[in-house]
Amino acid sequence: MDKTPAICHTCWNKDCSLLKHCNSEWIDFINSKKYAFYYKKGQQVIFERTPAAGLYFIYSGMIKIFKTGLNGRQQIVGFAKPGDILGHRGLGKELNPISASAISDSRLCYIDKQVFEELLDKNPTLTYNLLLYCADELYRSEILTRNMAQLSVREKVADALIRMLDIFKNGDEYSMEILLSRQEIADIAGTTKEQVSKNLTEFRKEAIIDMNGKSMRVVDIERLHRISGKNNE
Amino acid sequence: MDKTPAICHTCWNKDCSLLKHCNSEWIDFINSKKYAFYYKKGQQVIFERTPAAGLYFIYSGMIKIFKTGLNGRQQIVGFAKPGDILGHRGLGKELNPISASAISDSRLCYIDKQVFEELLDKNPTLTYNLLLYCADELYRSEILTRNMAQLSVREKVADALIRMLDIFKNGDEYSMEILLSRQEIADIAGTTKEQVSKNLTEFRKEAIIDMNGKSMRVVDIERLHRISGKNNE
DNA sequence: CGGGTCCTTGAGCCGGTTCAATGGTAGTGG
DNA sequence: CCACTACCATTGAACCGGCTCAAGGACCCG
Repeated sequence: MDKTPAICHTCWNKDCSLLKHCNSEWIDFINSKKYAFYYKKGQQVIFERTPAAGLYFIYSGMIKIFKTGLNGRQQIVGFAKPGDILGHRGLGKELNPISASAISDSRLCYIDKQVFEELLDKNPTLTYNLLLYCADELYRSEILTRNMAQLSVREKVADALIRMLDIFKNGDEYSMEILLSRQEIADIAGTTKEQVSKNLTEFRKEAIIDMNGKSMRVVDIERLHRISGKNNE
Repeated sequence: MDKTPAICHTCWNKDCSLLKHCNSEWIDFINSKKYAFYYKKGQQVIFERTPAAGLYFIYSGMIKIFKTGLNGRQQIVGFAKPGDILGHRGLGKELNPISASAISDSRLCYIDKQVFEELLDKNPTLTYNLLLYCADELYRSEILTRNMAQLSVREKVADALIRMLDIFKNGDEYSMEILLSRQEIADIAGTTKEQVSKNLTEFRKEAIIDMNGKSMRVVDIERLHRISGKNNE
């Protein structure tokens, strides 16, 4: 599906957070102003502290959003999947506050910040919905802050699995293809790769999850929720 | 100043995040629809998981914003001071995602959610600026998430002091009246009250801060920044 | 003056990080 | 097709930071 020509009117993605709130006239405008970008797995899309130039809308693929800390350690603060927006954190700012990298081959639609601001100016519904989108991300982020501050490692790993399931699940609600290394899972959970390893084998021994190779199935989601302290709300 | 009648047109607070973006006509409308609420120090303003009924605009005083975790432990995720907005996290949601309490006697202007949504609908500039406000809070929150996940206790206490200075400073840039207990500072830093105590006396011995009673002066802000790893951006 | 609450400080314990060694797996080139 | 290499995952051992618990002190309020 990555090969489809990028014509907004015929875009297969009805969840696009941009088009969803635009009428036919604006979709024409967007179509004439947008660019299609392709990123390979592992390629970085947004670089912290570089000029915030525009916004991205995920057409296909998976993006991880992270902040860099001391000695280059990363903290993954969220993901973006098809339909999601990237780069809106840079609105009203000179520089990008966060980084983002592709975790699978991805195709993104790009719009210059200036053009997007024109869209916002002319299209209050879009602005309002972006506000709701942002408020919801703030909500998730503040939960994450609390979890990082208060949970034990076992609890944080359980919480990370629940978050990952939400993003990576394929077909069956409780199965996923893990596209991340142990280190990256550690960067979600806020711990070390060794602790992730240890806790995952623990979970497997307790029949909470089931793994082979890169694929994982959550056997006992209720248990996982109980371990993470139901702290995902 | 808490005794001033609450007439929006003559409001002393030119930083009010609501009025700032409204013309005279809308200010009339707001004035006719708003309520003035008074809260005593310690009184809770917003309760997590109760219906999100409206928005508050801080007229005077100081509010702490926090999420509740396991066994009632709190994580303070931010503050609101005069001019700031409270309750916008509930936009697009049924229930309040966070709690908020007054940390000093406060006066708040309140507007029903429904009325506020009407304002947003009719006033795109307001919506746009609230979006920027929200994006900035998201930015701060994601930094906080990383800091909770990665910093040592000493670093987190230094970071908490810098945050507190931003809110509590009075007159001289580096002095503040601490309105919080050690437990509350711990709830900002993401540690225990004992650790806060220990690290504060350490900082005092190292001549980084100076304390007597409830007032604190940061002597060596540069050092404090270095300790926190300049991790506030 | 007495009681309560908060702050400080020390001691001991536990969880989590760090370090290191081993095992697995995938990719590359002969 | 196999062997070599390099990277990643797993597991164990040891160390250390931070939490818990407890006692003593300071301050405030009735």
